[in-house]
Amino acid sequence: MDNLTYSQASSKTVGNETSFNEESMHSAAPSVKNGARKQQLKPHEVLFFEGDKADKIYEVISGVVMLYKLLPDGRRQIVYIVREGDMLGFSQRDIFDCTAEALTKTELQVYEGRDVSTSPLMQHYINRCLLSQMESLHEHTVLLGRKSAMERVATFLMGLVPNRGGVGCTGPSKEAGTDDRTVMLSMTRQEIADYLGLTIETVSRVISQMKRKGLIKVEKHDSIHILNICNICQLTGMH
Amino acid sequence: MDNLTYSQASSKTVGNETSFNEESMHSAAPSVKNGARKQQLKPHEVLFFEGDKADKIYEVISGVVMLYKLLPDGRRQIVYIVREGDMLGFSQRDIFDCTAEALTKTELQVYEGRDVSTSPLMQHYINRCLLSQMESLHEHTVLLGRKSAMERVATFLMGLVPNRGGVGCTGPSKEAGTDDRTVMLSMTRQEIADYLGLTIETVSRVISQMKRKGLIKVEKHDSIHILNICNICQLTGMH
DNA sequence: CGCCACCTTGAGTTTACTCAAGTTTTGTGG
DNA sequence: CCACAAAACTTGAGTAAACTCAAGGTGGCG
Repeated sequence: MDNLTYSQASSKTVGNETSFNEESMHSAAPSVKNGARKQQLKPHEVLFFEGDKADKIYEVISGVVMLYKLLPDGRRQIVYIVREGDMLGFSQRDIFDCTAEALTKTELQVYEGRDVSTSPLMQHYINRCLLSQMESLHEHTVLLGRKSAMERVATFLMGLVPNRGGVGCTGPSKEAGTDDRTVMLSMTRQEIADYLGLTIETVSRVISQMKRKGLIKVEKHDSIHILNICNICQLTGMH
Repeated sequence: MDNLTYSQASSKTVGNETSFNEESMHSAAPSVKNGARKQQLKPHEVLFFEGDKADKIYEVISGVVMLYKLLPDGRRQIVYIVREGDMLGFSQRDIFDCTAEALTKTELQVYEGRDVSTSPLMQHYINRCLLSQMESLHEHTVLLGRKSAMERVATFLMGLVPNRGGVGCTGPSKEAGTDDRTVMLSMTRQEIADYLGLTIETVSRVISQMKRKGLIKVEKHDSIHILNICNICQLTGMH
């Protein structure tokens, strides 16, 4: 039964409620339990393509998945990053509107469409995820429409620091002398660029600029040590 | 009972299903029926502000409402345009994440939060709206992140032409000699700019450029005659 | 008829982009 | 463990798209 439980420490994007899985242990329709199965993805493995028939939805148990759309000339926009506890695969039509590709090694819980539609509990958990995703998309819309390159990268970094910069920002700990943190990007510069609506060179230049100003230390490209979280937060354009 | 019915010809963003109202006539929980009431908005009247307590949701019966967010320095981004048949006021937290302001004279159906949470039918209709809005937001994310000014304005105009340019584009009628249409913007240049992530001057220049190329005719600023819809569609970056 | 809000256009600037070269890191095989 | 190749990243120089600032035009309404 371990395929129906996982850590409750889910991404902030899904709020404080326990995951659907945890609830389902007690009360989900049998059909959901029977249909429940796991799936693994290797880094950069595609889960589904835009236009594929949408008959399943997925919950990320561990790892990170991106949703992106392509324009015919090859321009790519990553529209959402799906983290632990969050879901993907929703569709109002019968086909997926985005491609889903793993950024890291990923473990998913798979739900069949027919099971989803017959489970009120599932509907409710999906609803929570949708509302949370909606708010994130609104925030990201502001980033893409109105923020400078520096503000975009700063906002991106703050998004990797739990409980800071967002709606429930706790601010720097009063007593603690330090306010630092190391974050894993789990994205290449190109992927960050495609998420932030920039080019790879601009992302690189902004990160270098932050490095030169002594705001961050870059460790092996994929890991960034933020020396003072508040300083980065000041650069997001939201303060 | 006319407050529970309206035209089924709702915006494409909400798909082909009948509206919640139509269903609710037959089977919604009494509490919803009792709580149901209408509300009018004048152009540019604010329905709610970002940060207000979120305890109601609304369905647009007629008119157009925009959702926007402001940065502290005054930059504005319109994140969504709510049209007839669509809903607004969803929130995962207890406060609204956007400000809602009428673009035109608007009529709304108001639902109390407690009624919503006890009505499965309502939940279902809300879910439909959420999925539809999500897809629109994904599309808009591509626009903001990757499209040129000309592509953005062309995409915006195509969004005002029903059944064209989007997922279910029917293409130009085979037999018809013309493929034209007049669309009402119901937004100022400044509002269009804040929606498309541009400045008012850039929007104005792009519209002038389209006018000079003979693609459109501008009638009284608020109304645009598209002479050949396919020509505009070609400019969206999606073909 | 005149005012006010909104829109358009021009000139100059800036930010981010493109193109190109060089550097660092990672992964693979000896 | 090292050498090499491939992938990813950084940096520089020049360019272009969109922005800012400023002035003038248009249209709706009292």
